[in-house]
Amino acid sequence: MTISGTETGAASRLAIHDQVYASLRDALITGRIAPGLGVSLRSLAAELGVSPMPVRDAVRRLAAERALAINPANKRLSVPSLTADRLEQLALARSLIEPELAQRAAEQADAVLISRLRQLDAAVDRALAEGDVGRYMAANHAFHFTLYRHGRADVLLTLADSLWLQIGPFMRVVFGRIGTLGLAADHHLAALEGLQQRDPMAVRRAITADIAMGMDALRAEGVSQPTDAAED
Amino acid sequence: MTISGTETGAASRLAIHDQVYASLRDALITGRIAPGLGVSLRSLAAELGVSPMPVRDAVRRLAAERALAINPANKRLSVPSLTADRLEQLALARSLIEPELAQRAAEQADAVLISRLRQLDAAVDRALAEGDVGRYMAANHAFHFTLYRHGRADVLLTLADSLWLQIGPFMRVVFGRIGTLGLAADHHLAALEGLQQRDPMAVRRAITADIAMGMDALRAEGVSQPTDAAED
DNA sequence: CCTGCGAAACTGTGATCACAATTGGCCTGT
DNA sequence: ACAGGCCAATTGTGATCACAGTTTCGCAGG
Repeated sequence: MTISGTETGAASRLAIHDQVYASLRDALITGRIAPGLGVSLRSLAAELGVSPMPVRDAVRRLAAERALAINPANKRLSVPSLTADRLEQLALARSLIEPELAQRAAEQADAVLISRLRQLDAAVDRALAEGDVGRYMAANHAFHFTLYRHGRADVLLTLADSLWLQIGPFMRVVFGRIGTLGLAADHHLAALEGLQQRDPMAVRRAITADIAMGMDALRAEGVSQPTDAAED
Repeated sequence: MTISGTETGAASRLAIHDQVYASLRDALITGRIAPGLGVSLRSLAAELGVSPMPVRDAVRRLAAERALAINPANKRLSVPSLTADRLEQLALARSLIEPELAQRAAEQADAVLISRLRQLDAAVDRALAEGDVGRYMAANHAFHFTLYRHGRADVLLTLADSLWLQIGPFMRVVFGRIGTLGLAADHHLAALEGLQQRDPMAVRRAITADIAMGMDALRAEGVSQPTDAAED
């Protein structure tokens, strides 16, 4: 919780606002922050033990990535609420961007990548078996983006990043009551198989299926109207 | 580059940092800012006649949208340089996102939209005939996004927004020496025709072709060079 | 004339303060 | 007891200052 103090010494070259960003980002991706919840700069700053300024920077950055919403009238900020329409758009965008990243990554996959992905997939399975939501989210994210990063496609990667940031709160909702998500592991295994066989298109298909399945699960839950107070 | 100095405060309830953002954004989209060029908070602030603080907010926002780059070592910021790889990715991403937006817009098009688009297309042609780069960029952007906005797909629209912000500097380069871009008008007309005929797929194809053509033109110019700290 | 080197200017970052707008709660009037 | 209005607390915004790196430029020494 407490971020290291003013250590301008040797290694910690990370700016405070980046640490705050990383902290909030992680909370969003793993779904720890409830949708529709209002947050304030000063309260976050107090909670993190820093001044409001770096929090302000981090929040603006997240708002630009649509991971946080700013009420145009109030100027007050909150976690975007969940609507079926938003979900459909995120699902579509993911299915357009991420398979491409997966394919590119597969085209230049190496043994190291495959090994790391196997470990991450194992972590996913473990979290799934233990029913640990946060761990599952984090591991699943790590699996996908370790793969995507290998595609060396910075522009596309940034888009995928933003999409996951927006979809995080959704995932938490669906995971709340589903065990059948274990099927996701199958797609991960299919992707790993495709990587091993040097078959980029197979990897692309696996990721496409993985996304489609996750999104179907979300749709099935009917995330249309949860605890909601405002619209965008 | 100058923001409206007259802030008599009648209806302008827009925050300063939003004005700065809009100003920089417009400069980027129309390609008025040279790629690779370094900018600083204080210089921008002095130029716009505001304190560095709102500039800092605007710049962070643009950096989050990848419209500005921040040197990880220096922390100094600059306009992203142009590489062939980046162009290819932007072209691909555009071809994935924008046709979808165009199709959605076409599915709920009305006479008002078509009328506005005709006016904007006329403005494009006029700017093209006059050889006015900035006007062409602005009008072309207005045409596309007036159409896209009508698709009522906020998530996808945001992605397209970011992509145009990144591709702006490219456009300026290519327009610098091309008159053959006049062909773009044909695709605009094809899109308008599709809207009139209530044929969303035709609109999608027209936009796809428009993007492909613009990108081909850019490719043909060979923007490969990472470009040194260029001058305008 | 060229090469080091040190001071000054410039960079982003973060804290603190001031301010206007909004919100929430308490108090008063009916 | 309930409604309406006033006051205090909280909000985001922006300015100003302090600070630590970095860059740049001029000046001295070769």
